[in-house]
Amino acid sequence: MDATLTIGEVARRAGLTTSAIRYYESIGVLPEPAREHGQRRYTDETVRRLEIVEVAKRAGFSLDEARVLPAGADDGGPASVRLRELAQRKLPEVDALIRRAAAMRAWLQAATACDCETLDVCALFDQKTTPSA
Amino acid sequence: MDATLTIGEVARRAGLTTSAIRYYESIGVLPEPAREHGQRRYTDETVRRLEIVEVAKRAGFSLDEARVLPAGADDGGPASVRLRELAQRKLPEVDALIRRAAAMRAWLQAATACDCETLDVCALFDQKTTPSA
DNA sequence: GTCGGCCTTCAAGCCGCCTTGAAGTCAAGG
DNA sequence: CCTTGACTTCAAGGCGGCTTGAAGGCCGAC
Repeated sequence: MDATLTIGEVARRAGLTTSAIRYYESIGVLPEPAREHGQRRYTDETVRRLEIVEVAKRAGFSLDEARVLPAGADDGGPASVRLRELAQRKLPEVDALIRRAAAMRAWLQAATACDCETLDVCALFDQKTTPSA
Repeated sequence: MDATLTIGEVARRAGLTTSAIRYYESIGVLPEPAREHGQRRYTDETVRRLEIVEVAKRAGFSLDEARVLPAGADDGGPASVRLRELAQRKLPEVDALIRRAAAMRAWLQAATACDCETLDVCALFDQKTTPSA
């Protein structure tokens, strides 16, 4: 096996563009791949890595944070330890996001019932009413 | 009254920087103010406007959207109508944000219990498990 | 041999929301 | 008179995550 894939094939399988993949490499999210005739050659493992990165991104991690994730168990202990740490650091952030979004929703809901002639006199725009920062 | 404020005083009262205020003017969020000796002079109304813009931003509106808000009842009907329209357009966006954040939270919560040796074999990183886009 | 298609590099551009910096003007105060 | 401090302008920079473009290389098919 070890089916060597071109960057185009990896892009197709991972649902990314080739330039995004090169970008990931440039910022260290992907390691430098082997080359043939100057062209990058990847394996299925790369596709899996990209899947992992995608899921991590959706879970709220930046590419910078995602970078440390998919590396083998070599540095910094087993993968699950790093994942748990990252997740625990991220949880309060997401909780804050949720609270903020809920406050935004409540405010918007109230705004759909606004009847003020001008916003200058609208209590919705007083500081206490504001969705918290 | 009509206490004319310098840009610095407005900035202090509104909790912004002077450059931010000039920027707001440049993109049309604030109208061009009167000038004395070449310097901008504002009234309390401007401070109120900035308050409104701040609240709108926190509620999820972009500066571009906030721009249309505080103008008087002159164009596009009374302020409350424009506000209600904006709020109704924004609500589904915020709902989507809330759903997404909840999915992220659930995923992260699960991740804090991950025990996999490598992430390659971790079901958390399979596409079905992913927090929806 | 030349065409199409894929690959390569490096640089620059884009989004929203400002910030930072350089260089200049103006009024008040010691 | 000179400094101090607040103001002015315009241009450029910075974040994150890429995209877009220019200019070129290499391979297989016709």
